[in-house]
Amino acid sequence: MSPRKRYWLMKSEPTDFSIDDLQRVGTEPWTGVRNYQARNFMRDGMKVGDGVLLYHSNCDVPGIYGVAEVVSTAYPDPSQFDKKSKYHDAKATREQPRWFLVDVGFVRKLATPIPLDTIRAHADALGEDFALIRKGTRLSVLPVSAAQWKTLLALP
DNA sequence: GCCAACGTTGGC
DNA sequence: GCCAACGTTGGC
Repeated sequence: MSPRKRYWLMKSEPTDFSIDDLQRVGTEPWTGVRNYQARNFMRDGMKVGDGVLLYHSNCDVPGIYGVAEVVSTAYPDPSQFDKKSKYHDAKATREQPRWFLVDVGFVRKLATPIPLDTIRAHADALGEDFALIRKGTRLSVLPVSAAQWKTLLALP
């Protein structure tokens, strides 16, 4: 009996990596997360098959643009060892990696994206534990409950 | 491009 | 362990 499927929301800037990019490549190693809380969610919380909402920030209409899924367990983010990468971390070693990632697989693009405005307008239904719209939270990887997942994807 | 809010770093 | 300085996020 496998553990219950979990749900997540992951952010990207579409100029950096968009839902269209994910559709094109199919699977993408989610490189570059450099926040410990976000790392812990990937490393300790994610299982193959978990659902992912792909959120785009820093764009005309911030919001959820697609659905993806976790397709690997967590492993060390190779970019932390790459001196030429902007994600290089001098304090990380292969023996003691600091940053982890998972591979994310394309599921579908939303016919109608869910703008942040709409999400905010339904804050009551989503509850106070929804980190995306909690004041001051900037996590790029955050948990979504099954109820929140259902609510979000049913938003008008 | 601005800036509020937060996380991280490093001197002490 | 405090906290100022700095860097980043991300909406606007």
